[in-house]
Amino acid sequence: MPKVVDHEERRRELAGAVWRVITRDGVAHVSMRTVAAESGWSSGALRHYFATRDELLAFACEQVLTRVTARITALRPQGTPQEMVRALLLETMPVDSERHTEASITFAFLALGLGDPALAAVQRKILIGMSELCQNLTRHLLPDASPQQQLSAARRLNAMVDGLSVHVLAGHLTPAEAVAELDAHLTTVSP
Amino acid sequence: MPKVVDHEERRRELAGAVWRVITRDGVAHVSMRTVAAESGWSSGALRHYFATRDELLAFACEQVLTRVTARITALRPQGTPQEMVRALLLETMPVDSERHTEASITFAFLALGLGDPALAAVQRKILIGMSELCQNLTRHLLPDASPQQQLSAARRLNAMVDGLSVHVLAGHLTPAEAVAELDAHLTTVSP
DNA sequence: TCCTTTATAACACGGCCGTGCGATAATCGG
DNA sequence: CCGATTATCGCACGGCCGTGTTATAAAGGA
Repeated sequence: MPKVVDHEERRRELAGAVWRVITRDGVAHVSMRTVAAESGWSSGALRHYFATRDELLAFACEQVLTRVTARITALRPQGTPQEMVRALLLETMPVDSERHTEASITFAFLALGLGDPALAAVQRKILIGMSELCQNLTRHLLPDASPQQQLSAARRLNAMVDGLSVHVLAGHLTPAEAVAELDAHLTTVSP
Repeated sequence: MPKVVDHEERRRELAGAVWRVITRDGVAHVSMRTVAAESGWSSGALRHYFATRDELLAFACEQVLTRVTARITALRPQGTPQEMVRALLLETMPVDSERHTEASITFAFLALGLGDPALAAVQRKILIGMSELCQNLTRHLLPDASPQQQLSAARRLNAMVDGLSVHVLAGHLTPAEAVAELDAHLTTVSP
């Protein structure tokens, strides 16, 4: 057997290069060449792990979902339900540098997926994951409410989190202001 | 004097071609050539009215802002404050085909502006306009609240509207569901 | 009528893109 | 040691891009 490398590990490394290019120059500057240069590999080597640009982008986006869900499932329940909900949602919002990067990538893909059916599948995964998370959280926040009320509250919570995140990404809110408004919303949901 | 055309009118016509390209193929497919083909003019003619691609994109985006603000200022006050707030906000949300187009363009530019300082200026105009609108609305909804409470409610309303709009654009909510959640949120703001 | 100004067209250049392809290096079973 | 397999490299092709330049048509004032 010849020299063999861990394909998944290498793909994760290359996805990291995609993230750096996106956060530095924007998603429009992501190309096989720029990512190859950013990663330090040749474009031919890059093509061994990602046959097309779309495949590269889709993997880089799914990797964000993987990381966020890993962080969320690693969180141990502690504190009141409200505190727990807050901690979980903050894992998805651009409150620090690392999460800012993840959120900006997610947002960039969301916009990209509006016009590209190939990326819309990944986009859909992320939206559904976030939506189900919100529904689970609302069930804990409002255990005595009707399913319709829970679903409505979950949808509004989901929209609020995404809206606040977008405003932080656009520099229109500071992370602290967004967290404060998340807290304010949570108190209106479950006093 | 030679043959003369109304430059502003022609620019608006060309911005329409930009919109059609964006809604059909996504903002990534907008180029001087594709817009020229969509509009029926030559790329040389296009360049008479927009020297660069960035200028074309920025104008097309500002045109959305112009149209939405024109519709909003044309609205005559009627009904309760809650009904008026609802009517104003619905002008900015993707509740029908025309508004869906406008919202998807705004959203595409929002994502584009994250990595492009030249477009960030237009993006900022839109965000500030929307933010000031929400602050005015909250002042009417909560006339007796403190300025801090009004500002907080305005920020949450702004985030809620944008979050719901994004979810509609992504196909994750229907327009009717988004409107229902907007109404639900408004009742929690001002019972 | 002609001339100046504007509008429109058409093309050329250099650059970046995705991607296909062949050459070379590295590695391990035989 | 050798050959088979994998990894890596670098180039080349065609295509689309933005943009600059030049030529042609149109149109109204002199």
